[in-house]
Amino acid sequence: MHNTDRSIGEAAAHLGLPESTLRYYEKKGLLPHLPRDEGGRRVFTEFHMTLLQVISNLKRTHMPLGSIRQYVEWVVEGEHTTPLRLDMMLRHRQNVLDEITAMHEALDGIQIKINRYEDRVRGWQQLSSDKPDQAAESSRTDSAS
Amino acid sequence: MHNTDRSIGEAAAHLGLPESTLRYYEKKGLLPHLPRDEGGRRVFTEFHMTLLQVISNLKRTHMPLGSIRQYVEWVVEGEHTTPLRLDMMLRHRQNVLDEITAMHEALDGIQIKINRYEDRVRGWQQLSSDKPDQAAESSRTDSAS
DNA sequence: GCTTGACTTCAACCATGGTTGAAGTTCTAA
DNA sequence: TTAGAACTTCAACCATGGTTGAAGTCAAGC
Repeated sequence: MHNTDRSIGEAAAHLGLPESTLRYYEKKGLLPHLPRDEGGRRVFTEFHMTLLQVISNLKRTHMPLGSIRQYVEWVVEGEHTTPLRLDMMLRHRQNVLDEITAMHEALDGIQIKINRYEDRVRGWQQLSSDKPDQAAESSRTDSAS
Repeated sequence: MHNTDRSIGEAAAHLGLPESTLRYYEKKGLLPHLPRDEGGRRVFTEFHMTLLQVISNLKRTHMPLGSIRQYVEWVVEGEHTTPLRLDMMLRHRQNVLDEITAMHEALDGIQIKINRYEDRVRGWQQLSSDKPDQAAESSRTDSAS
């Protein structure tokens, strides 16, 4: 019983996650060997809190729970799985970098729409200051959006 | 019947999506007023192909189909919805930028693991070239991963 | 001793984003 | 004219990632 141990409520509050999610993670194998106290309550050790930080990083980069579980199993198996973990992380990093690139490309397309809409709204403002009190049909520049 | 019109099969091939997904998108309201030919088959006009490009950009940046549908409805409603669309796109852009930032932060954590694993593997290689044919218990440096 | 709050289990339910299968229709080319 | 490809509809199914609710246990404070 380390002083750093946490109840599920404390762990949840610390991580900003609902307790139900932490139970779900345990059920899914993301929290191996999670101890219980005399009353059968989950005890979140420092190890598990650190692990949850790692899980958070993997989740924020869209790794599916199944892969995270595989990773955790390798951690439990010991250091001889280091090459497997390294390979997994290298691949994952590349996937994430590719995904970020794709998002930037998509953002470029979105930015074009933003520019078009801003121009259009500016055009209206211009019009209404030229000829106050006139609801005008605007310049026809719509394509597919 | 423009020469640029496409059958669902052609559209799917062009976009790299299964036909079933295009039917699903129509059902979900992402492809408004999609015409049919005499035989009742879907006709993908240039407008719809362009719209699908926009949809692709929004999807790649994780906008849910429900929001995309709202956007498409505004497009159909006409130019007076421009401020709504502009607002939606500005918010969305910010969300995406935040998400990318979060992913970069998570990647930093992942990079630390990669470095640790690479060091460990290098350590082993060092060891095995110093003392060939010796399976060694490595330096104890495991924390939570 | 009794309520309150925090915990437990387990199964059922939910939203999202499709995918699949069955059964029927229509166009195309030999 | 007939086989096959390509299309249609619709409902059912699937994986993912949780969320919720019912029913029960347990320790602490009044």
